[in-house]
Amino acid sequence: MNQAHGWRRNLEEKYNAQCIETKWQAEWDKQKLFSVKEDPDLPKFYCLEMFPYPSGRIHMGHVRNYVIGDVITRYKKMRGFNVLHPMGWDAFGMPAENAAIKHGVPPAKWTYENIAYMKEQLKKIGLVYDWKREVTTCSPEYYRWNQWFFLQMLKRGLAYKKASSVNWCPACETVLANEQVIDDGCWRCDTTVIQKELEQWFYRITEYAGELLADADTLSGWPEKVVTMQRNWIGRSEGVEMDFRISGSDMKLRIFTTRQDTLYGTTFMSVAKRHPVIAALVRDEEILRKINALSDDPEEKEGVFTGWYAENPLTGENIPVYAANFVLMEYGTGAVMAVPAHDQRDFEFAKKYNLPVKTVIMPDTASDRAVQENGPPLSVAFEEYGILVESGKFSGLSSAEARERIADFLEKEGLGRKVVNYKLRDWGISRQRYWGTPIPVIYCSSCGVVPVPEHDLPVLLPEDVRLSGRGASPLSEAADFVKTSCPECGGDAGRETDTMDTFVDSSWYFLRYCSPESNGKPVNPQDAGYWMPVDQYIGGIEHAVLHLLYSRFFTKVVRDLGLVDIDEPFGSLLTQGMVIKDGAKMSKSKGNVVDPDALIDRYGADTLRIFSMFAAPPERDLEWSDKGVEGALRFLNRIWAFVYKNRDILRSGGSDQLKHMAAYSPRASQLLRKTHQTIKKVTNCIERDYHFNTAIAALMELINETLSFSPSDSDENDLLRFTVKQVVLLLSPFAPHFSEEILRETGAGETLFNHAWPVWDEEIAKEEEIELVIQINGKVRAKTMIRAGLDDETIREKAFSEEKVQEFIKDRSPKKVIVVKGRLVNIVI
RNA sequence: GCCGAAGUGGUGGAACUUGGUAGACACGCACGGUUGAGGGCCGUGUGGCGCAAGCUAUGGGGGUUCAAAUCCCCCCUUCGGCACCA
Repeated sequence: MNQAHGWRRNLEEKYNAQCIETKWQAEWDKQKLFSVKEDPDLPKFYCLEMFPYPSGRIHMGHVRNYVIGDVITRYKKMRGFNVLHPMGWDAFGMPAENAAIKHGVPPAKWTYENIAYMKEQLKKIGLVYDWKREVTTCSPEYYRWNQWFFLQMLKRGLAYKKASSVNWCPACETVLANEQVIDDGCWRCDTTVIQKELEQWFYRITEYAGELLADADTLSGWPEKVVTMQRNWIGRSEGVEMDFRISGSDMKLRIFTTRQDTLYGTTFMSVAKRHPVIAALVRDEEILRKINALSDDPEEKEGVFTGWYAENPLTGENIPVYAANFVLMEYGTGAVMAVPAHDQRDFEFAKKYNLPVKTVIMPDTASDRAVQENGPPLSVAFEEYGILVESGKFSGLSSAEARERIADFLEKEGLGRKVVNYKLRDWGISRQRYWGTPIPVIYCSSCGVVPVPEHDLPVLLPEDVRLSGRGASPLSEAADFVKTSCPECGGDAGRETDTMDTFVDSSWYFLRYCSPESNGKPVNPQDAGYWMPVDQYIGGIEHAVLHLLYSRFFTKVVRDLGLVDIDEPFGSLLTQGMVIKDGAKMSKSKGNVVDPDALIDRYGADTLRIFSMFAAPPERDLEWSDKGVEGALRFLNRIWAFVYKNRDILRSGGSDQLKHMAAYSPRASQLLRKTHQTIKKVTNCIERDYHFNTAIAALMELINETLSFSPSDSDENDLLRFTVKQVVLLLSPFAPHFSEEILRETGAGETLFNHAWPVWDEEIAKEEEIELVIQINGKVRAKTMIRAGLDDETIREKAFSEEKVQEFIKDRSPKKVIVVKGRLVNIVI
């Protein structure tokens, strides 16, 4: 209490945000309010925002993301949850390396300086984290576990090396995973990606394709859009694999199809340019030359006859084998049976090269069939399901049934088998860059590929590497790093010089927060058991299939390693919209950035927070408005001025026991009712879907009403104190410094966040009087105030007794009268 | 091309979950007050048309209903995702 008294004398007339904010930030830091530990007696809540790359400065996108998380954290804490809210740094990556090349600053120095600066920025926004759990992915304490995971995955066959055609970004001079290629461009710099043949390390994410797809159904707290994107990315399809014998050779051509019902309509075969069968069988130099020259233009279907024929195992027909530019080596078997009548691509191809088109599926509605039978020749393929014709013993079946029967038949006859195919490819994790986790593998000329023994971890990233920016894999030039001895034979050996994709780092950081100091294992199963899964995850939609898919995969692997017992890492996901200014995403290149530091200096963090939460609901894009920011400040100023004006009343220690509604004047009871209604509304807005904009609007309404209230006796003083206190508590997640400061004025000796969230009384919140709307033929003709809870008959009478209503009705008799309780009467005449 | 989301005042947005007064809240604007002036602050007004009674209005068209921003069908526009996946 004494402390509070000391503060009271300092109440300023003008709201001075900067002064208040520094004070409370220091205080929260000192009290370590959001430093948490596992407590099985409390309900837990794990609130997480996607950690930033330490690029140098916090931008408005970060601010929005982190304020959303901070509001939820503070709200949940007041609701009695044990809230874990950690923060860290996604600190490996190219910008540090580029800065080094450009300015000669060592990447580590550059990164750690950025982190220090950005951490201060986060504190200035008033964000509260459990900083003792901070993780920095470029520190050996963190990345050693990337290496540990790699070794476990290697043991289980989940990490492997293979040569393949990979996506290469010429600007970043490194390989990219499939997920990291957006519209043929690099996800980071947008440079057009080219294909390159390279030997690379992969994580076998396809091993989990089925589970990742099946468990997508359990992500009920995720935006449907994100789940759909993941499902499409995984791209499951059911079909059959079968072999076509190549006539005149002992080779077989294995194909994959989902449309085995169209098998009898196969009139040729298509294989990818690089299909091994070409190298094995085609001897004619001219044909090989033509195949090589096939264009990659997706618009123009092109092919070359290989000179070979294949035999349809069902019909015995011999059909030509083409190399075609639209057949992908990476999907299925790299070869397809071509059914021009029922596949648009094959149709176009057949037209171009004069190949036969054989209809084997008829539409199953009579009228469509008539059109097809009597109409002009097909101009497009009929790709739908229908009824089989000209298909031997399967004729007459529906496509759906035929797919089953033909698949069964092929299996029985040993001609093929049912398979499930995925579009998802394994995750290429090798990067020819310096600033990342060294892949813990050693190459020995006599033992081959040898994993670094676990007890030798971490394989430290050398810090004194010269970065020229030319050529790949800077580590290969670090002789001291490369040169090592083989753990198996002790002979001279060399280290792997590629580093890991930085998406590996972010695929499990949320687990590390649960037990940041865990030593023998990356995660302490008990702590993770308490905190996981993340209850609310917040971040940008751009990670819909990148980080979010990798994290789901990693979680399943970590589960199978026995470290956690959950299947999915993120219970609920909120994808916040972009911050827009002048119609475009804020970016340096467009010159429309707003600097958070400058705003805080000018308006204070609370104003920035209020505006960010008020201008739009979290999932929508937020249009920046300088005027809107001023409006947010005005809102706080008005409250402040009112509190200052009434400071004597608010300071006086009256009774906390409010009178019954009926004992107050209408004016005062209205304020009491509005207060309870506001508690209800704000709570519901947050609970239902985190629509903070409407929560703040409700608070503004209450404030507008409170400002015109001047108490006239001690009961009304008590009421005023009550209302102001509720306002401050409801406002506190959004404007915490401001609220904390004013709360002391209403006599609290303790920090906000040890206060409980306000509760409303349904009885008090209930309106006594309602405005009855009277419609005639659906148009509003009159309004009148009536007591709440009247029965239909009375309401009806009230409506008819309105003069306005009588005027409209005159002598006509109403055909129908609809009474909606507590709302309106509609008279139909 | 396929899939998805969204279209409401001058602007950001509310009401869509549960059909029931469209435009909460804020920005802007206008007028008035305060002030030496400006800014700031306070008050009043503010979808459109009309002096008014009233009419009209949620991208466009149709439908269901006593009643539709809300439900159903068709179309248009914008944004996002996927794009030869056999």
